Amino acid sequence: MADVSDRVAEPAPARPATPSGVTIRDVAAHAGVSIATVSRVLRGTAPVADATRDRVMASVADLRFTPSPLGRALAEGRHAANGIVFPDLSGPYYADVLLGYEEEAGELGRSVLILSTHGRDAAPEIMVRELAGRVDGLVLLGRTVSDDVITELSERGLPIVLLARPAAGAVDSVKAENVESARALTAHLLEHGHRDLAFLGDADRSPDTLERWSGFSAALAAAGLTPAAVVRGGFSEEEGRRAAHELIRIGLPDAVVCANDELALGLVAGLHAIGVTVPGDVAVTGWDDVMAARYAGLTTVRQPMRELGAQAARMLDLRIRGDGGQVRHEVLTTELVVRDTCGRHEPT
Amino acid sequence: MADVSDRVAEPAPARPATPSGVTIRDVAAHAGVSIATVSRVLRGTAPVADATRDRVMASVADLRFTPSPLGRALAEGRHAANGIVFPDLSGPYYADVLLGYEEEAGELGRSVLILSTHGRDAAPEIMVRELAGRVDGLVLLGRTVSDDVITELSERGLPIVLLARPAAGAVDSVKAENVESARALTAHLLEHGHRDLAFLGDADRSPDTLERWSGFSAALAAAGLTPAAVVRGGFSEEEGRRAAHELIRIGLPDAVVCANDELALGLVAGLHAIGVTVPGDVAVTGWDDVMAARYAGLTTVRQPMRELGAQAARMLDLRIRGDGGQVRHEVLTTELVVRDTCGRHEPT
DNA sequence: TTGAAAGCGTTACCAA
DNA sequence: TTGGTAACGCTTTCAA
Repeated sequence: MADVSDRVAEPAPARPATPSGVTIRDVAAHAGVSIATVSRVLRGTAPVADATRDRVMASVADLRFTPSPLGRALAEGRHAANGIVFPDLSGPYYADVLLGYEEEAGELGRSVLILSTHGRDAAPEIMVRELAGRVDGLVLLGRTVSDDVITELSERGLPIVLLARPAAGAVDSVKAENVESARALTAHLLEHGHRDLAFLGDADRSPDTLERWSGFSAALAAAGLTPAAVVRGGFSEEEGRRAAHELIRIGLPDAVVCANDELALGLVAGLHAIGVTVPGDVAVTGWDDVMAARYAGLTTVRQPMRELGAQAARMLDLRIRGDGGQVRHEVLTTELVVRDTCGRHEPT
Repeated sequence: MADVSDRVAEPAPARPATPSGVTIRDVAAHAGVSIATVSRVLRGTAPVADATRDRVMASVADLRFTPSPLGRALAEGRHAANGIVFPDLSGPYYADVLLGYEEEAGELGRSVLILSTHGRDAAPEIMVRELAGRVDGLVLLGRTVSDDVITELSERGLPIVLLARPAAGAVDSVKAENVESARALTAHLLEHGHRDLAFLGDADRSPDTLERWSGFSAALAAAGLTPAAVVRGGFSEEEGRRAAHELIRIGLPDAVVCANDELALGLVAGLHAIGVTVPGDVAVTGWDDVMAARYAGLTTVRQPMRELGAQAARMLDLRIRGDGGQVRHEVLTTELVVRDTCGRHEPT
């Protein structure tokens, strides 16, 4: 392992760890009591004479004392903070998951640390380990860390919840249903009469995508059809736009099932630019039901992104509080949202 | 001030503050040296015999030792962590700002703590003060904390950068230009021949909105026209949809300038639902240029959301490193994005 | 080149 | 009802 100090921030001029510079000792002196008494007053952990309490509270107010979370954490052996690790932070999906998580964690009185491993560091492991030292528990999304690290951290007693990621070790997890939804989506396309279906997305990059591909190809296989895969490395609109050209090159299928909405939206835009109509010439579907999907009339599968984050926060909190129950694997349900891009529907 | 302990998380079973439970003392014992030497090896802060270093590094690897950020922070008087405070976390705007911020802060080797004051706590001040104790610097968005608190924290030596918020105290700030852009946007609507213009949004809730309203009404005043304001409490599509009915009630104007894209998008949807066409019957404009705006053909003003976050991270980092230079107020430029909802354009 | 020890800001135990 | 003090994990003098 490389020198751990590598990742330490640049030297900064030393400042007191408390923003105020006011410590419990100052309050004690100001109130004419011992620091133990101040602590007792603040925490309400033992009886204190009314007069004493009043004096202490007055000093606290006078000095605008805020106890250092650092001192507390060190003394108590806990941080009152949770972490969440994303593979990447861009796109509405992650934003919504984070929103749900922060909201719930905040509600539970815990600070939230976020980390995006991005592509920026060859060794996300180190960043995650560092983060692990700052929190009481961790939520891990997608392919951010190896199973080994998860198992190790978990065995060392750090509560962990996996989000949108296959189980690893004896660790809780939450995810949205994928296989059945992909099957249903594909079945819907089949009902439209589409027969030559392609899948756009990279199953290696995301566990969710892998499952969607599974459901997709299973549905086709069941219908005696052969699935075609168009592998693209990313999840962006830009990737979708590029895929438009690739599809032209390899021959336009009847329909394209995309791994997420942004790919789908980009694909539709790219096809339009070339003069291909959707759903006239090709049907296209997405996944997630992001805001733009509604305005683009995209047929997609809605997954409860905020709820994923919130649920992860709750499960993590339970473990942090010492719940030693069975390992839980939650699967949230999704919903097929039929709009315009999958093909013409008979007016009912 | 209320008992500070109020906001402490629920009691959790004490765990060692280091996830591993492995401390510098274990490493020292394992390597047969003093903890001082281990520290020196890890930090590279003083010469150590090669043989000794090797032994220590071997022990570090064997024991999978990761130094506790807590211990470090306490001893060094700095956290290697930054905080960012949002009024709310929902919507693409905040998500993108956060993305830019996290990316840049991570690049600079700092952990990121986020806090959304939301509506959930009557006293965001306390939450912010608590957060202040965990970080080396803070970015504050919009109306999250009072000027008093900002000034106080800043005077106590905590570096602060204000984002999308009017200056307060001797503190750096970043924002996107609003007044001129709103003027230009309004001028464009005037060129379309629209004369009866309304503004949708609540200037009291956001400094940005206030400035947009200023530019809007100034442009109208300059043309001898009277601006109409439709005040709505939020920034959501739902609010926009509700505003559609309100506009019908008070009489449809020629055009509606909305404080952000979501309001505008919701308004357009709401109007369509009632049978009012956009831009046929009414023109509508947004602000931000979120993804959905592109697919909805919304005329809007693009502001560099990611760059706002990134710039704030950089300015904060400078201060944390001890830059004592002049207070800076950065204003990033925006761009008028003309699409379909502002009215028909002659084909060129 | 190394070790001992004094902090950093809390909490909590043990006496008084 | 209070005060003294030993932790907690680390960094950094000061000596050797």
